[in-house]
Order: sequence, then structure tokens, then C-alpha cells
Amino acid sequence: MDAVQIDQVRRFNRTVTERVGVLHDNYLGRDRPFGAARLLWEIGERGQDIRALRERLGLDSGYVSRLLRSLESDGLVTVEPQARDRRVRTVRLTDAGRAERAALDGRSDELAVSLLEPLNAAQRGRLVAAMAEVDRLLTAATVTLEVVDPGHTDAEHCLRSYFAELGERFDSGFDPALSLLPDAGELRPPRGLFLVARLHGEPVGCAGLKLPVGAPAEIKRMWVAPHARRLGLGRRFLADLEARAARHGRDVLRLDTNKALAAAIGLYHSCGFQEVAAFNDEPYAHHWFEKRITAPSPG
Amino acid sequence: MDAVQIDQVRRFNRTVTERVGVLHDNYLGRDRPFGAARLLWEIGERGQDIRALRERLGLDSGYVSRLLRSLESDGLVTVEPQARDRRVRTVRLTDAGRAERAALDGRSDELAVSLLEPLNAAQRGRLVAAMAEVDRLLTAATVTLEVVDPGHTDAEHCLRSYFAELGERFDSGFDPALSLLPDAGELRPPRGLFLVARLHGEPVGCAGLKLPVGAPAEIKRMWVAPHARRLGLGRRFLADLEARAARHGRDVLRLDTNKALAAAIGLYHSCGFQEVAAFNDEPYAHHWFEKRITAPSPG
DNA sequence: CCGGTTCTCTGACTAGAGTCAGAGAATGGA
DNA sequence: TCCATTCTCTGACTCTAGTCAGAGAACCGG
Repeated sequence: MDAVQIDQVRRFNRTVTERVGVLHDNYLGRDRPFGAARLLWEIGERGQDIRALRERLGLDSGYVSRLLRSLESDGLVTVEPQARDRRVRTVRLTDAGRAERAALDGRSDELAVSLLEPLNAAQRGRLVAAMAEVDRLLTAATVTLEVVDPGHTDAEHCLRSYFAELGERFDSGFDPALSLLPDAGELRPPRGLFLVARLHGEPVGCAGLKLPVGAPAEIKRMWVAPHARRLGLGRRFLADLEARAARHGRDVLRLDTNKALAAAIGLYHSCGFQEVAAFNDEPYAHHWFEKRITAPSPG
Repeated sequence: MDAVQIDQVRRFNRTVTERVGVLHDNYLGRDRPFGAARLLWEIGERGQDIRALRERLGLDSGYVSRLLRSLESDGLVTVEPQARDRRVRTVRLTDAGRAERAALDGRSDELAVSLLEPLNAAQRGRLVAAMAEVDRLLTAATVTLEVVDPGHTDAEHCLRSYFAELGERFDSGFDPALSLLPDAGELRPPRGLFLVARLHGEPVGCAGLKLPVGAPAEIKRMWVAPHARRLGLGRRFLADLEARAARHGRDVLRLDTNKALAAAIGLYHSCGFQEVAAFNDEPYAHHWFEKRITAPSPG
């Protein structure tokens, strides 16, 4: 990888951890140990089950219990057993807790202000834009792709969202029964595969690949959750599936799509797909694309 | 301040501290406590006096001593009294220490790579560019301006560097004796003032303001250290001095400059200065500038 | 050469952030 | 109904990262 880039990333890490880190500690950990403040924050306005808190923060159950005791004795939270399952306990903020949380919030704002303060308006604009870009791309880099069974909860969640969205966007609506849907077996080894993208553990996109014997590979059911768009995830799915298809010895990759999906059509063009004549009679398709692919170089 | 901007800064802080922070701990603190690793790093190839280490890292002397003992017992450093002053002790890396430091370096690289890895080439380019921008602007925001006496060490350091640079850049060289230099008293209250800019405690620029009675204020000896350029520091000096001149009741600010200082001339234009006829007979000046200024609004 | 200062070290302490091994209630399934 | 499991809590630890108060050696100015 490019040494100049690595160097810049390291310089960035140093500057940011110094500047943001130091202020972070100064502002947020002022009265209360950091762990307790974090917990207070995570409980949120609506309360949380202790197990959910533990999971989200990745903390030991004993540790969380102790932190909660200290918040409780300061009168910031109440802990009560859940009605349906009295083993599980729910934490809620008291009014004092809500006030404390708002104070934390205010300090977060102060921190942000103190970073912008010394700059003039033009510099502020540029800093904020650059931060947004870094934020977006680091988020993109934390998205993971994984091959799962199309029957997996996360896969089904994505597919439901996908069909719902098609129903909204197609002029004609979308009825799965009328479409040439591959049966699940076609997206399951050895006849194909199914990818799910996850961000912080939540499914945020999917894409299927059909690998019919002696025929071009075909992409089906590619979808990216609205809040995960603009992260280059579509492009990443295409690149990943293309590599997999090539590894399975296919030299052509194809797909069909609906005219309502303008962004997707743009993506296919920009990723090197050529529009071709219809290669199936999918009733919801208006465009058919194809791309010649080559085997990945070994290593 | 703009709430949208504050919000973006907060989102940035969250993403970066999570993503970079977690990896940072994973990679860098692997075998050795973080404090020891930091110390090992700061000792550097050429060794350091203990007091310098302490100062730079801002640590308690007892704590540093203990950390050094542990590094010493691991065979990574040697500590010896300085020849000239046997109270002061100098730490040097052993071969093993050098190797350990190189390993830390390698992990820093790995961290950087792991942030870039999941991205494609275009995204990497954009991420690195945005990181450079954030880095540059956060650095700019940590620069402080302070009024000091022109006889202060930091002021003198800046002035020496300034004269040296003029000597190199002017076609004719630069001889302070031939120039219309204000005597130090003119850049000292009540007749004027002198600003020094500092980054992490090091002086990185200066600017003087003459406030002659019943005459326009005048900027003299503005200089920014080469490694602190492109941080908007020149613009910041001008804005600061302009506000100070206005607070002292002046409504015109002026300055002269040499044709070799193209960047400065560009800056003056872009900050609203107009070129005017010579208002003095400074032998090294080719351009004279003036700007009408207004009293800052109260508050 | 004496007294104050500088520099480093040691010992004794603290707070934060966890980990680990049960104990004891509540629940769910056979 | 009973047994395994789930969930939370308690007590007993650990490791980092410090802080604070001297002690003792080395140095410096008068």
C-alpha cells in the first residue's frame, strides 16, 4: 500500500487522538468517571434492559451492575424488573438523571465548539466538510460483507426491505409472485451464494449471485439500506461478486433491472457493465446488462 | 455557532474515537502497557534526557522513573548520568529497544492499513485527502496567539528566523542596518505590541504592530515558520492586529513589503488591503498597502 | 566549603476500569 | 414438578496510570 497514504493516516491519528482525545476527557469525564457517564448516555431517554446495555457497550455483567448501583445511589436512575420476565431488569433515568445526561450533551457541544472556535468561517466550512468525508469513509470501511444462507434472519430482513422498496418505487408496484425470483436454492452453494453487509452488527444490504452450470453468472436482489447509501457499498458488492464469479470460472456476469432504479443503472454503467438485449423475460425488467470478467490474478 | 456544524463535529468525534481508538488500543498496547510504549517511542533513536521526556509527555517524575525501571529490566533501555551534569540522566535504546520501537512503528502502519484496506482506490484517495485537511485545520486551531515583549526568547527566535529568511529571499540580500527597523520600544506598549504564535509551545510565527500617536497603525515583521504555513496563520495575524488597531481607535492600517514575498502580497490583497503610493522610504520595500478598518462592534 | 537548588529515585497511596467465580432468584421445557 | 438455563448481583481480585512526600546525590553561587 502507498507509503505516503499510510503516513498521512498516521499523522491524522496522532493529531486527532491528541486534540479530540484530550478535550474529550476534559469535558466529558468531569464530575463522573467515564464509564458511568457512558452508561448514563447509553440508557437514553426511554430506558434500556440491562442486558441490552451490557451487549451494546461490551461490558462485563458485574461491572455494569456496580456502575448502575453507583448511578442509583446518586439518584440518577431507577432499576426495576421487567413485567414479562422478572429476571431481566430495566433501567430508567430519573429527572435528575435526565438533567445529568443533558449536561453531558452540552459538554459534547462545548467540545465541538472549542474545535471550531479558533477558525474563521471559511476554515470552519472546510473542516466540517472534511470531517463529514472522513466520517463517511471510515463508516464505509467498517461495513463487513459475509456470505450467509438466504434463510438467515439478516438475509430475510434485507429481502423484505428490498421487496418493500421495489413496491414503492416501481410505477406498477411489485408483486414477488409475478417476478422471476430465484428460489432460495439458487442462491445457496453450490448453485449460488448470498451476501449480507453489516454495519455495527446490523444488516444494511444484500446481494445474491446465481452460478448456473455452463451459463453466465447472474446478480440478483442487490439492495442497500437507505441510511447506508453513499458509502460505495453497491460498488463493493459488484466488485466482490465479480471476483467470486471469476473464481468459479465464469467469464460473463449479467443482471437485469427496472427503469425506476436510476442510481443502480448509473452504477452498472460506471462499473463497466454494457447494456445488452433482454436475456430473460423478467416482467419487471427494462434494462439488461452484461460484463466480461477475468480470473483474478493468483495471490 | 451553527448547529449543523456542531452536529457534524460530534458525529466525527464519535466515529473516529470508536474506530481509531479501538484499533489503537488493539495494535499499540499489545504486549506492553501503553505508558511504557509511549515512553519507548518518545526516547527515539538518539536518546533523551529524562527531564526532557518528562516535560514532553507531561508526566510525574516518579512515574517516569518507574516506567524506565521496567523498560530497563526488560533490557530495552540503558540509563546513564550525563557527563557534564551527573544529576541529569540520559536514556538510550538498546538494540532490543530499537527493535521493539520498530515493532511499534510497524503496528502503527498496520493500523493505518486496516483503515484503508476495505476501501477501493478512489475512496482511499478521498479519505487520505480529507484526513490531511482535518489534520491541517485541527493543527491550525491549536495555534495560539499571545502578546509578548519583543525581547522575549520566543520573539527573538522568530525575528532571527525572519531576518535570515529575508536575507535568502531578497535579490539584494537583507541587511537589518539598512532597513527602517522600528526599535523595540515601538513594538511595546504603549507605542505598539508584538504577537507570537505558538504550536505545542514552540514559537511558529510573529507579527508586530506600531501604534504611532495620531497616525495610521502599521504592521511590521510578520513572519510564519515554514512548517506552519498553509494553516491560515497569516490571515489570522492580520485579523487579530486589525481588531487591536481598531480597539486603539485607529481607522487605517498599513504596511510595506518586498516584491520577493509573493505569497504575502497575495494575502494582503485577499484580506482587503489596497496598494497605495509609498508612505515611507524603506529601501527594501516595493509595495505599500493600506486598509480602512472600523471599530469592532461592542461585545 | 556551605547552603540552597535541581534532578532522580523510592515508597506509599489512589482511582478507574475491568475480570472471574460463584450465589440466588426467575423462567422454560421435558 | 424438577432440572438446566438465564439474568443479575456480590465479593475478591488485577492492572494501568497516576499522585504525593520525602531522601539522597550532584551542582552552583557566594
